[in-house]
Amino acid sequence: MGEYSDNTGIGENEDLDEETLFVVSQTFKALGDPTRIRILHLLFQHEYSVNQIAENLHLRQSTVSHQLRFLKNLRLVKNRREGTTLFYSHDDEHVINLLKQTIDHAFHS
Amino acid sequence: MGEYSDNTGIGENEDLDEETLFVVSQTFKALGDPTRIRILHLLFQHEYSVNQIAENLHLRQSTVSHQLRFLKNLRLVKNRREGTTLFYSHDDEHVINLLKQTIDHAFHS
DNA sequence: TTATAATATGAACACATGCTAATATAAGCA
DNA sequence: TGCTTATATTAGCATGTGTTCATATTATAA
Repeated sequence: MGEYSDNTGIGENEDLDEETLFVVSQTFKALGDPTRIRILHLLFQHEYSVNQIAENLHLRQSTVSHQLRFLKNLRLVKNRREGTTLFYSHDDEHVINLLKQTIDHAFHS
Repeated sequence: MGEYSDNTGIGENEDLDEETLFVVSQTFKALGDPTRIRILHLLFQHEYSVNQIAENLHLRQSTVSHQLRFLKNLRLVKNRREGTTLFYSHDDEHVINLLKQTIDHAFHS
């Protein structure tokens, strides 16, 4: 078999450098926790405040805040301040699409 | 903005039932480890034996075997026996595509 | 059967992860 | 200023995860 014989044009045989490997694993790790999935899934629709997320998903404020910091560090969500309230929304279309695809795939199987 | 106004047709507002949540998080968890990513990435090309994988990626035979069992439990890889040798290959196009997409995205950014 | 090669398994360990309670910070208002 | 609301942070704990060494299993061949 010849090298580089694939047809999709999507990163087939490129060697995985350390940085890419790190980014990719971090990305999937972010999506590998049920709580974070539920938060991101909620944010599919529109922005929510921290407390709104906590109420909606029956989680502690502290838990939500921690996970939002995690997601924000990876630039998967952003926020907007209004007085003392912070509204969070998603901030990475690619990752949101990964999640949508996978939910869809799991749901219809 | 009206409800259900999205254009992708991909699972927007469906409620996340426990089972879907579990499957999705398991799937991403599988892709959330550098070693498993490297193994799956190697298997993009073609099948490899356990020892071949270990040599290629500079991992212990035991480590590779453990991770392959993990991936096999999730039906992300399959194997084929030839004498005492087991050849592993990927077995989930959807997940492989997720990985390809994400590597591609991370690599060209 | 015995020996050998390839792979799988089990136990132990270090480390990472996620949640919680308590507290701190920040912004708005009386 | 002091009070309230909303969010962030810190430390601690329990659980999960990935690797390793040692050993077991499986299949083949002499």
